[in-house]
Amino acid sequence: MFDRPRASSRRRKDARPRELLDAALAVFVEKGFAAARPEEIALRANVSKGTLYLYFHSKEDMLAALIEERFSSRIAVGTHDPGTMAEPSRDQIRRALTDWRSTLLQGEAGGIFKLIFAEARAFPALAQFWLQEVIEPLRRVIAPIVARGVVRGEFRAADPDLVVYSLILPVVMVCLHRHAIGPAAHDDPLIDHPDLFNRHLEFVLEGLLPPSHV
Amino acid sequence: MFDRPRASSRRRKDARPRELLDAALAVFVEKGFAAARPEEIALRANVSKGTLYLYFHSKEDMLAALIEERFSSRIAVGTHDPGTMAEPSRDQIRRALTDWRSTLLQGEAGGIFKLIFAEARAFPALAQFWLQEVIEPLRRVIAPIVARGVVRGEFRAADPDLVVYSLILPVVMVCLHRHAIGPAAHDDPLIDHPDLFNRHLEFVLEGLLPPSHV
Amino acid sequence: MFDRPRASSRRRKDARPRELLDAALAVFVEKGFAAARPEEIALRANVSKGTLYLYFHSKEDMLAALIEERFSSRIAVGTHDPGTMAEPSRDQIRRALTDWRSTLLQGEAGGIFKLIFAEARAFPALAQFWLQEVIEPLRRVIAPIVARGVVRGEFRAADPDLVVYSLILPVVMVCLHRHAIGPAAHDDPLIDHPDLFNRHLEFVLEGLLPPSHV
Amino acid sequence: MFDRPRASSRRRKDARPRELLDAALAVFVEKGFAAARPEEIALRANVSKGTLYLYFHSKEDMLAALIEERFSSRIAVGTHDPGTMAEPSRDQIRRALTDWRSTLLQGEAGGIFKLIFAEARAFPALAQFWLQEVIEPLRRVIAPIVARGVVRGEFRAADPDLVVYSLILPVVMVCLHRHAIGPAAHDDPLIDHPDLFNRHLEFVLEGLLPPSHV
DNA sequence: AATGAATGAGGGTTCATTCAT
DNA sequence: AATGAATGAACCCTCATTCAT
Repeated sequence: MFDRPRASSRRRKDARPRELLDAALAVFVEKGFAAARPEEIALRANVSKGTLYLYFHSKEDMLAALIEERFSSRIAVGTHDPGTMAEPSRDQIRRALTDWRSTLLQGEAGGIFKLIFAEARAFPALAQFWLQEVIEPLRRVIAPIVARGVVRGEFRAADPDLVVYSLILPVVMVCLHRHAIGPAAHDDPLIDHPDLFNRHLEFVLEGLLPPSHV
Repeated sequence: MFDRPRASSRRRKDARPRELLDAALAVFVEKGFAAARPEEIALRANVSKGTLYLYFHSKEDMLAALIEERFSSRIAVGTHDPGTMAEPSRDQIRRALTDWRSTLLQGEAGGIFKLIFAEARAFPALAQFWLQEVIEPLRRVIAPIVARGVVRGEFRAADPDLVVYSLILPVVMVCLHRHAIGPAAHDDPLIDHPDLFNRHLEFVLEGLLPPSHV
Repeated sequence: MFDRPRASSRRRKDARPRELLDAALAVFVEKGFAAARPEEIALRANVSKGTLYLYFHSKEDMLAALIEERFSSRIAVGTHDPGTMAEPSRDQIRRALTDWRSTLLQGEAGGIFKLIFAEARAFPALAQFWLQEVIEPLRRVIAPIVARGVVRGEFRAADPDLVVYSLILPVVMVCLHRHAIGPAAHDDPLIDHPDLFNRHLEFVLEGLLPPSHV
Repeated sequence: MFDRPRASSRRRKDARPRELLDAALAVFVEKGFAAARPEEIALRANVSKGTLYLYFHSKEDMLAALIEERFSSRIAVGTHDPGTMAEPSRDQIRRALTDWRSTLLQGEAGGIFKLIFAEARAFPALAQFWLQEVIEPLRRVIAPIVARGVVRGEFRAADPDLVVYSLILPVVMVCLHRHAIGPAAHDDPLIDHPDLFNRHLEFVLEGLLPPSHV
């Protein structure tokens, strides 16, 4: 029902949906898909329950629309500007990840991550989105820089994919924490940690220095 | 042999709560709490719907029982044996984390992690459990080893807490992937990556070496 | 004619609680509270199961609403018009009780009485209603007339409260019979007895005459 | 199911049922038939839930057994000893009703009355029992005495049936009150009234005196 | 386009009854 | 005879969805 490729007939109109989808995302993130009540989504969008169904066929359809239309811009790494060849590899990595972080912080990335992990089993489209639109682009952007850094002697020998994961997975976890653990706990060390992102980035980059560097 | 009379029904009775909670955990992890239907839990435990309510007050009570009685043993890091003082700090870290990994792989840790992140907002007890029984024990075990390693000159200067997070968060992510993304996607690079755990561990440990080491 | 737009649905909306409570009362009286199924109440009100819960929180809430909003007007004795002082006391009693009988016969008094006695232990509000809104008002209206009749020499000496009970309790019983025994038995002598009310009233009033009357 | 005349096969054994039926009656009276749970009946009889079903086929069967075997002895008026012809009619009435009152007070008459009125519509056997075993015997005993008293000039002219009702219905109401209203209200004027029975009896008997008596 | 009253399938839970011991 | 764990139909109620206005 969800994965069938009948994309164009899914949505009904085009004027209102933005506020509706924003409201839907907020409620999905907060309550989870199953516990999210259309009435609450409507309330947050300041429309009536019935209006939702003028724009979407079902609650599930709202999630599908979110995935198709709203997620990518909020959590994908941007197309990478490789910079000049002369630029140190670590600066390129810094730049790519800092850009990504900006995207994450601007939007509701943490919430989307939380939603993805919570609902991926029920809605495989979420799992596919995660792998194809988040993980894979990051790997495609960062792994080559790492590989080139190793070749150039800027980094010690290391599996580029592994480095990508060591770089991004803690970032993802922090996003998850912010939306899953933070609102429920009084003090979440991962959120409270000041500037965890940059310090983690620097820690990994420093660990990549070749052993012989002065 | 003694109490053969009633033995089997007794054994049944005593074992029931465990069987039911195992089934409940499996369904909660797979469907999420809100979408988990008691009937399916019962089905998995090979009992009827009504039997659940002989042992638990409600679906929510099953989750509470899981948190209180079953989670800790499955995902907490063990009490750490500090080993001899002479032992290199990196070996101590290896041992602690390898123990933890064993616990994770034996049990349903990944599922529990997924459940925690999916339901923490609805059930703050899950968030507290996560911080107090997972994050905090790991920090208490590993951070001191890192700190001592720095003092001893085995490691370069680094914030011990940060190192802990860089070590464990990717592991947690892999667990999450295994239960959230893996079952829904055809190939999850994080799961398919052979021995990701060890290679990540070695990558971080190597990155901790002091710059001057030969 | 003005607000014809939405008029019918409005009227529907406003009339709904009354219709639902009427249906609820009928089913509660017929089946008892515990055996009354919301679905049957809905059926009698020509609405669906779910509609009940747009207007009432729960089945119990329907009973509470009945007690608070609908009972008094149907079974309480009216405020008594004392008439002229010159009017014989027995005429005053006749008038008060005849008024009460009208109220009883108009409404579903018998059913309400039956419900009260059947459910008073489970819902003490019913017992309180009975004493405060039925018994006590009747006593307050009739006992003073009896007392004055005794003083005036119209009646022989008698405990006014006792006279009240001797007057009204058989009437209550007849109401109970009409809703509890009558529908289940082929011939209930208390219902079949023609004009039992008036004849009982006259019997008691005649018994109140002072012994010396000619 | 209930009214079919297959009496003999209904009950299963004969040793235990007395305690079970006593417990069943108590719970039926307190909670009503529908809300009465077999488990609570079993608890009061100090047996297990399953034991009930060794003696009765169903909860309904317990009620049927109560009606058939236990009710009559507890609430029916005894066979009337007419006494000597010389005895005044009012003394005969006094004796008959005082006997009845003893029966009522000894047993759980009020509870049985309450049960009858609450459940008569669902179980017509209760209505039939009420008319045939309670109302009719009372009428058969008392009405002839009244009629003879009128003939003899001991009483003024009155419809004997009407006198019977005026005599017994308030008594029935008091019994109902004691089990329906009393336990739920703090002060029930009908229960608190001292010796209401006798005073009502005397009030009616006095009202029966012929007008000319000195 | 927008509403919100209405719907009814399906949710979690209870409870009269059964049955292995 | 007695138990009480187990059953599953049926309960009360919710909520995603529809539709008359």
